[in-house]
Amino acid sequence: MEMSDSDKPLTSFLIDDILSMKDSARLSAKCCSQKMERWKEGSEKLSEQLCPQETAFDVQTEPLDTSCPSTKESSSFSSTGKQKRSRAAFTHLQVLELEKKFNYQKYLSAPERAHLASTLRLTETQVKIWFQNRRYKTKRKQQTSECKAEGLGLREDLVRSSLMTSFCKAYQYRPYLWDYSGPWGPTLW
DNA sequence: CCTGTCAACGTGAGCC
DNA sequence: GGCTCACGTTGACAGG
Repeated sequence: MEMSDSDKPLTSFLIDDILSMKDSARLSAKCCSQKMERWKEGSEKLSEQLCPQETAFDVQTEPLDTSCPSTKESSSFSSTGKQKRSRAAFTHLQVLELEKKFNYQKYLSAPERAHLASTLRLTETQVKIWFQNRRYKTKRKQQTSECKAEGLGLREDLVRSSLMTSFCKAYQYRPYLWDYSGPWGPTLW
């Protein structure tokens, strides 16, 4: 019995992520434990702040942790007078919520993006870019795992994933045509 | 110092 | 023309 992506809890995605990264030659065991620590920290914070019966996106009472200085834009200047390019590091909680949403749906409509951005105290652009980067990252990861799977006789999975990819591509500019609320994951209106 | 990660940015394309 | 997309690159940052 195969579990669909939408049925999987977030923790299983993170664990999948960790395990797949563990498989890759680039990741050391130390990195894995760091990732586990990150996940643990994030879920602890999340459980402190969110009611277990509700999704984070419906909770308006308690603001998410945005006091972390790492998310603040730095406006320092280099010695040449040029403004330094800043790279905000999102908090664990913000990443956790973004991942959660991403695992639920890969594309956001404008209102959904605005809602998520305000919930996480991020800009809409940050959310948009994060989803773009996340999709690209997922695709690259899938491609590298497909390369590894080539010699392992996983043809059926390859056909299924390529069909899904082409189908998603066909509807890439109609994210609002997807209904993610059904029990079977994304379906087309 | 080197390397990996990742948010931000640039580019070209499709859609309305 | 403005928007979003995929894709590739840049630059800040952290760890070894």
